[in-house]
Amino acid sequence: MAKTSGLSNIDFDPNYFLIHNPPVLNSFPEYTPKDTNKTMFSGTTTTPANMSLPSTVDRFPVKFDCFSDQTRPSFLPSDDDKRRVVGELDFFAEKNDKLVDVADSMHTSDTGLELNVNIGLNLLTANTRTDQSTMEDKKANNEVAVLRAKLVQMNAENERLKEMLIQATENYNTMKIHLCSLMMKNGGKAKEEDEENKKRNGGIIVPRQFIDLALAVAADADESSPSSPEGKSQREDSSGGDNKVPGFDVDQSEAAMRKARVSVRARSEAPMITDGCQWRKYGQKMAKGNPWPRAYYRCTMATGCPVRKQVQRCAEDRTILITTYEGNHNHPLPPSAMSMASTTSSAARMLVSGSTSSPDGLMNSNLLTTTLLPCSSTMATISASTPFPSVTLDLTQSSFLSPPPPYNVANSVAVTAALVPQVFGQALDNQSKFSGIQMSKALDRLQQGEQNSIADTVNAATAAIATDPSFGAALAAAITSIIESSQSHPNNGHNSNGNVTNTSNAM
DNA sequence: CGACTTTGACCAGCGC
DNA sequence: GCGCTGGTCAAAGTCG
Repeated sequence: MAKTSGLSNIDFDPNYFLIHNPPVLNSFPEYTPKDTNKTMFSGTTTTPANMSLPSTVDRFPVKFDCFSDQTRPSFLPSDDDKRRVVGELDFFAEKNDKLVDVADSMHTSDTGLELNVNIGLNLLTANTRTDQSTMEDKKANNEVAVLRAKLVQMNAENERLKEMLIQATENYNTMKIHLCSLMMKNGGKAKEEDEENKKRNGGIIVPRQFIDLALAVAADADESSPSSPEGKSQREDSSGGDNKVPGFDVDQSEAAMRKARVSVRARSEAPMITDGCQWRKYGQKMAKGNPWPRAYYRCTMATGCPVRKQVQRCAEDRTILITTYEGNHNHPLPPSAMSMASTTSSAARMLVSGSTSSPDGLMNSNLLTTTLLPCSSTMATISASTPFPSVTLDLTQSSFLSPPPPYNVANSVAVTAALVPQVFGQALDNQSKFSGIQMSKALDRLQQGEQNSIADTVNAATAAIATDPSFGAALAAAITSIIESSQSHPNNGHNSNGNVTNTSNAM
């Protein structure tokens, strides 16, 4: 994770603003002249403590308090005041205790801000029209000043958030470049270095599904060297098993593709997600460390189709269905099955080749996007397992807060929340028909990590895409563009430490 | 009756 | 060598 010097935790951690409510985004729309006092007060108190605000803003809470005094006898105990203020301040963030304290101290302070307090008292005790109009003028002036200050503050904060977003994007690009270099380094090795590669892969603690293909490719390059238990199916495929497609001549990369694994995490109560393909269950086992059985399916849409999938519920959260696709279909797919069933080749090919310049690159990008559609409930994660580091597109709130175990690994790069706005932003540029406001709101809620709204958010996004297929294509193009640009600009971003784990973990 | 599911058996790799 | 584990097979059962 690249460092940003001189900034607070919020600045340091790009995820912070995704997990905690960005004050600007939240507070600004709330403002209406009617509840000027309350909103402004809230806006002020949600400002990060490290931000230097204009003096007008600093005084503002006291001003608010003065208006409160209009409706509240001054002899009321201060504790009562505190309770009221806290209650109102609690409207936004949970981590503004310090700010609340500051506000309270300002409220009860008798120094520094006393002038404004006295003004408020004068307002209470003023009887003449002249005094009232004067105070109203002052009040209006103060409001204008405060509004301006808030505008400046919000602009500054938006700039800051923009920089954070750019920073996160750069970090992602850096990681991507780093991984690409590793891919080229590893992929360009000749057979004699295969053993070394296997050793290197074996030394990295990665989930089995990520290890699998790496070892599968190694085994493809050198079939005489057994790799892992998971390499067994690969051996079957390449050694003329019953799944081998006659005449299916493949090179090494395509052999890797054939063994590519795409893991899809979906929140679903159904025993299996609907992906449009026909599957026949051929086995079920109890996997170690998971109370839920793992079911094995093979594609029956064509004889000899090598595609298989495993379906298992997440051990930690039984509502999450983990479906792992393996292999490449050897038959045309119905439109309803195109998305999910072909994700194996689309997502994996992109990673295996290190770019999307595969022959079906465009289709792949579309598939990658439309893969979101079949599981309209709350599609969570799509990850492609390749011989090399994987890419994860994660739209779950839980993933924003704490990445699911399979992806919190050294060799994965996550296209996470920080990138999602960029992706959608590009897509919006490409496809202006889509409602930017709608997506913006959805993203806002996503970033706030609202437990209850996450499903609605994803549903809204999914519905929006579903109702506008061209946006799906645009989104796919955006994702492709981002990934490609990150690869075509090796100098984009600073390879400070090249620590993949950090970024991955942070995301 | 065909397609599909269930389930115990089998096989192979791996670690001890 | 043995036990564990993941993956697959195939016979039996089920369903439409």
